[in-house]
Amino acid sequence: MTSTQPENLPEISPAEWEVMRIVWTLNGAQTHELISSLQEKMDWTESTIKTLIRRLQQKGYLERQGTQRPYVYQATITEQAGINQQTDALFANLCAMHVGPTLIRLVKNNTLSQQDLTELSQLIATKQATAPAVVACDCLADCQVENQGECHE
Amino acid sequence: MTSTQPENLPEISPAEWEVMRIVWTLNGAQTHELISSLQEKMDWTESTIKTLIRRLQQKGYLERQGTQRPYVYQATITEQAGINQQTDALFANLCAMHVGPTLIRLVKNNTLSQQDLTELSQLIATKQATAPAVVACDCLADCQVENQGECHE
DNA sequence: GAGTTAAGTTTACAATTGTAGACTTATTTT
DNA sequence: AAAATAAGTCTACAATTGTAAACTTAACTC
Repeated sequence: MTSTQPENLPEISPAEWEVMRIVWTLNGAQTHELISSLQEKMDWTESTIKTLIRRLQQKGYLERQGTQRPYVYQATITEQAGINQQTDALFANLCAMHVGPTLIRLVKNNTLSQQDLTELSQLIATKQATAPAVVACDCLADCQVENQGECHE
Repeated sequence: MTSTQPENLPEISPAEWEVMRIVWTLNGAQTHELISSLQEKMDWTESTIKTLIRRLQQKGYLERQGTQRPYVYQATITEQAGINQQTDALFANLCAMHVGPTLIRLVKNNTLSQQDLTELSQLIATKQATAPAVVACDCLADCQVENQGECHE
């Protein structure tokens, strides 16, 4: 797996993530926009949202534009970079043997565009040339050596 | 997305996840196995590992087998169910528009077996019949209605 | 069966996160 | 300019998580 920690910023927590989504979607947002958008979805007070904005600034994911008071908060990383950070953190801790079935399941359960599917399909064709017959479990340090991928039995 | 919260157990934390991986891999494990396996990988004391075992029991993810003292701890959910829980929790909070690129990236960066690729490829073929031209962003409640998927510009 | 060791339990404490009130400082409105 | 409002800062507090010491109990060894 390729690791994607942009710099070494601390991670974005779930609640903070909701704030980032709005900022990304609106391409920057003011406090009142964040408050109204988020309150449609989450049962949060203004105060809670302000705290999340502040923490995201402290963590380095949001920064203010301009010097005049209704500041616009902008994201310091792209949405895709943020998503990569989250997914990589998760996949780095999954048993290699289970990654395939997991990706299959995700493809199955999510709506993908025609173009996504076309790209995927080409990618898969490419990978088939060099793919191994099986992917061994990598959960235990000594699994490969001792069991030749036969743990999980 | 299909939601996969087995019952309504609280989530497995990252540190706890490492314990579960070993239990799943060994199909149940005793304390000393957990301690030795985990200490090869993580810089944890015995005590820390015992705490994680206990919390996993409390959360309902581990249970003890037998009544005699070297208990064997068994997982109450399968590894794939655990993985589904984690991935679903993550994907439920990603912008729908970014799911495609994200899955493409994951397929690109991970090793999949021949069989995984074949399954994926069939699945994709099936999906192509009904896939939409584009997947709109769903980050804002009113995004669909107002912007017809034209947020994120 | 006394001592050693492994297992299990109790308690603890700091960091992070979710949640939010209260207070201060600008900005806008009349 | 005074009042009202919005924005921003400070402080707080409970829950969860990472981390671990200390203590108790059962099991194994000689």
